[in-house]
Amino acid sequence: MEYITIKDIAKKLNVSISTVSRAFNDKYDIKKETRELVLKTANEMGYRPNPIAKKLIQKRSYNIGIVVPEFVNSFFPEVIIGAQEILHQKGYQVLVMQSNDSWEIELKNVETLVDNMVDGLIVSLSSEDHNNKYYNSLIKRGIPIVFFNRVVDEFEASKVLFDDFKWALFATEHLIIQGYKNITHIAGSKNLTLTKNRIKGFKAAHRKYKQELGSIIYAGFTMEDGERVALEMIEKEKVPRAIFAANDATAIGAMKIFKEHGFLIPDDVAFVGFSESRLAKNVSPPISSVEQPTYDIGQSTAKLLLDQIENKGLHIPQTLILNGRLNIRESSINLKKV
Amino acid sequence: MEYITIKDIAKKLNVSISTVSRAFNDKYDIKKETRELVLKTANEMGYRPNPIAKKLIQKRSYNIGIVVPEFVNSFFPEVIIGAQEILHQKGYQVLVMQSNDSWEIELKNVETLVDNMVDGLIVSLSSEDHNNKYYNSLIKRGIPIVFFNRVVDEFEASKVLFDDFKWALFATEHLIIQGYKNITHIAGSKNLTLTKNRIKGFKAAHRKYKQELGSIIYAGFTMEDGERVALEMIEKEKVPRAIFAANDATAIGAMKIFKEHGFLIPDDVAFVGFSESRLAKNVSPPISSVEQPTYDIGQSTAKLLLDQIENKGLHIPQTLILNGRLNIRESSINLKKV
DNA sequence: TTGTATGCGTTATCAT
DNA sequence: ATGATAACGCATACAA
Repeated sequence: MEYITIKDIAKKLNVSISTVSRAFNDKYDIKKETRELVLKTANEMGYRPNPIAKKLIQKRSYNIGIVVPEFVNSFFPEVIIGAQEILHQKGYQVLVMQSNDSWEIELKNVETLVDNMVDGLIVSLSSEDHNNKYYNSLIKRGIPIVFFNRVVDEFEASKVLFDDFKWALFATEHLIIQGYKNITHIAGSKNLTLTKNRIKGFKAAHRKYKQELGSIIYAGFTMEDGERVALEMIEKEKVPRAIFAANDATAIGAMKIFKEHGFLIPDDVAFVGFSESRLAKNVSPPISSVEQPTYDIGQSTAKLLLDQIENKGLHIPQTLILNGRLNIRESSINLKKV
Repeated sequence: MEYITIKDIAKKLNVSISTVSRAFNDKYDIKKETRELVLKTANEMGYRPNPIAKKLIQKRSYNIGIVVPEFVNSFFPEVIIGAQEILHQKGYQVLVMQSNDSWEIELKNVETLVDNMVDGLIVSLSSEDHNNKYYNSLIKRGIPIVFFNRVVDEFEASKVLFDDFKWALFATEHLIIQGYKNITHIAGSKNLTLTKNRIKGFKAAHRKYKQELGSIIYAGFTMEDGERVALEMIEKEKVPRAIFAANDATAIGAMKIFKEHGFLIPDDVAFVGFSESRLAKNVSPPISSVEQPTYDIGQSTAKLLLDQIENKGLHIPQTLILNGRLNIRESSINLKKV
């Protein structure tokens, strides 16, 4: 692979490389004609500026790195698309890396991105076990970074969040109002703030209605996690009247197992999920779910990052909390209610 | 952001930068002790080699770029995860870019990746309208590249494919054997080879059973596309007895509309989808679907790419055609069949 | 075994 | 308005 460089163009036109360079960088200290001539012949020669060299000297890339724990569920892809839209408008390219929910890979991903001098980072954590010192050092080094969805409170960086407490409360409240007692919460990964907040909301709803608190089971975010938990409930004969799940995927997995074992939804076990995946509307019965504004989350994250990049010193970290809504469907409606 | 360089280490240890450089590059022309000393102090100083500078001089990055048209459906994410697994093992980092099914963005993505000197590319095309000359020039320049899923026949590059013809034939055959006449094919984007091949398979099945060919409707790959097409069918009173859809998403979208209009699945309209999305098992009724080996596709693609990178001159482009299977579920089973 | 010097492709700082 | 030259951080051919 041979690359054409400004040197080649300079040679061909009998000018200096600085003249060629100037032609590309829109400075005014160059004659219009020479500029156009350079641009024209560069184009003819198939010249492409080498961003690597540019990065080396300028220490910036017009690339933005996005790191997410996974992208099999539609939540993260939708966020990414939202962010991408804003960033493309401003001339940034978006590089995506996924960590498979592994902190080790996440670290490598972020380091790769930073080493490659992305102008900024958008990150959703794989877990909150080991990250703190590392991310704090990144922030201290002045690397623009915005966290979303899965965050750690202490980070002095901008964050885009969803009000997990509030919406977990609403979701649980909905189940309580439907008349269900004995509600179980299938929670996500133990070490995430969002998991803690959803649990808090779950508890708060019970307090509000002076209802006895049901059990809380830590599972994860996959369909298989839901299936596993449901099987355990059936085996231990501890099947609750209603389930508030951390996730549509876990809800659907659990629901599937219950159906296979002859339970009726919602007549025997009612369900509310979280995240409004594309599955929610289409499973049987359609499942109630808390809808997060994925696209907005992406856009807001990108905007905060751009602000931080463009106003380096002046930027003050902000935390944005976006609103959602509860889509109520068949899986949670109590028809036998008096 | 101040970076620590080999210069700093050299100064601190009173050695030359080449000694420091050598310490990191595992050549034998350095004394063990100095090497260890350098490594140790480098570590203490928090030194991180600058991959940008390395790329500039070595013209390689140990990065692999993956470009896909979208990643909202689970097909592409699963492929990416498969590829990533192989590539990580060999020390490569994976950069993902998505084109939103736009050729313009796809081009920018690939250029960004190439300009950043990825060692190789894995690409699934957004469409086949404009790409040909560009990709051919890339291939001619010797940039390792493997295409999968959505390809153009003429490219002289390795490809990992699914036998769309065969499996479209099987899927259609299944519907015919169930006794359905008047089968419609909801096809994907018109200009894709996979669309053409699935149509061919659809037709071939009809020929094989000497059954009159039903209609073929070009739609797309989203749930909304399916909904739109179904609505049209109902409005024009041209509802077929069975539908073979290009995609689970379109199938599910269409199915939803039919159900809303009082049609029974499969009693009034039967369905077979494609791609075995995570939805297939969980919608109501569960939908029959052609399952593609997503994970394998990713792994095979990565392996072909690595072979190409490691045996530059010697590599011969190959086309791998992977096998799938038809998961038969309630949506297509004809109970009234004699 | 180590140091010196050159170059990768650019931009930036001087001159001219 | 243009040219010469020094960086950017690293690897490497050559010299010592």
